[in-house]
Amino acid sequence: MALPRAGRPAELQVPVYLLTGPTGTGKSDWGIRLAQVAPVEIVSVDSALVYRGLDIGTAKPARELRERLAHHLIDICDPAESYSAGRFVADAMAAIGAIHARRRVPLLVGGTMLYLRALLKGLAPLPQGSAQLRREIDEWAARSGWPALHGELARLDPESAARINPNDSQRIQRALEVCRTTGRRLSELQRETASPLAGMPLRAWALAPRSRPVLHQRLADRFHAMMAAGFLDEVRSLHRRGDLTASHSSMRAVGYRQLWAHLEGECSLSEAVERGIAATRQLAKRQMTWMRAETATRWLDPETDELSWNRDVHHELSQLGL
RNA sequence: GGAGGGGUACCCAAGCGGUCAACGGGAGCAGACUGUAAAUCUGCCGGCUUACGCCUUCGUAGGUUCGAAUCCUACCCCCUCCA
Repeated sequence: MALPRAGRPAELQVPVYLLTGPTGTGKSDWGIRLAQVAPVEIVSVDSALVYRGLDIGTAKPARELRERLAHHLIDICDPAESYSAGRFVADAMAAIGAIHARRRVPLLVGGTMLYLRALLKGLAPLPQGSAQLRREIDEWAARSGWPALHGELARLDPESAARINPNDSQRIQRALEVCRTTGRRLSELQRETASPLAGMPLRAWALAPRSRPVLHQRLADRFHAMMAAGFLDEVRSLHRRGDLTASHSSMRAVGYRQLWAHLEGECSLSEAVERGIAATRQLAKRQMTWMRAETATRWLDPETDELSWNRDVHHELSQLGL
């Protein structure tokens, strides 16, 4: 029996589980509690948990817990690096493959919705970002303004330009970057998108807070708890490294960005905290916008549904003989 | 007690006779999202309305004026200084 044929059918039977939801609804805790009693391994889907040293402000699960329960994609890069959706897809597929090989079930847990979509729906064969090219484009934009670069994009890739707002600096930059480095249009490349997860059975759940005001209160409480736990010191030590700046992706994360601004003398501490809390609310809101568009996901109530969810998962796992 | 400064929509804040439901910004709500995504961007944002439009707003009460958030009077509150 040839190797590829031996592994393949078994892998196809083992599903991929997904638990998502806005920040602060407890998805990590659900995942951890499940992993303690079921043959699942957690694959983090989170653009901030990947960074080492961003612990308190990201509500990162404790190290000893992670080591015991086999978490994946946490603390995998330095805050000076910039992680990406592309790296995530590659890393997540590697983790899923390894977990399946152990006859266990990967449980994707997290709320970075672009990463999730990239994994489920696929990513076009696009080049990775180039820091140098981005710097050049930024300088160009500083001189001429983003609408002018949008005009340039309209010449190179009219279809993308039509979809991108003239003020959307980041997307204009990316589209131009892709044209420059590949000589092809972003819009054209995007048609070559294929799902890396194709063929694997996926079961998706989302934790949906039942009340917005309650969620907002929880987010504020959690931020204050982070402050009490030494969040500012954590950011201060990142600040003191000297090689990080406000434009590193790691330092643009919610909370870090605002405390960084305070350390730079741009605002008072209490102002930074208020802004950080607002940014957290806005993040949760955007995450919910993604969730609403996702039809194949079953919604759960974070307050009441954990037990029945656990029952369902256990039932399925036992049917699969796991 | 006296001298100044100020009270504008959820918050900050501009306006200082008509072009004002009232510049900006924040918050909020809704949306977009293909390698920066905890990012970036868009729309709405006094009430009613799909819209045209109508109604009620600029501390309170009066007044001047064809017309006031804008001018006058009184009163209430806040801040600074003198006492």
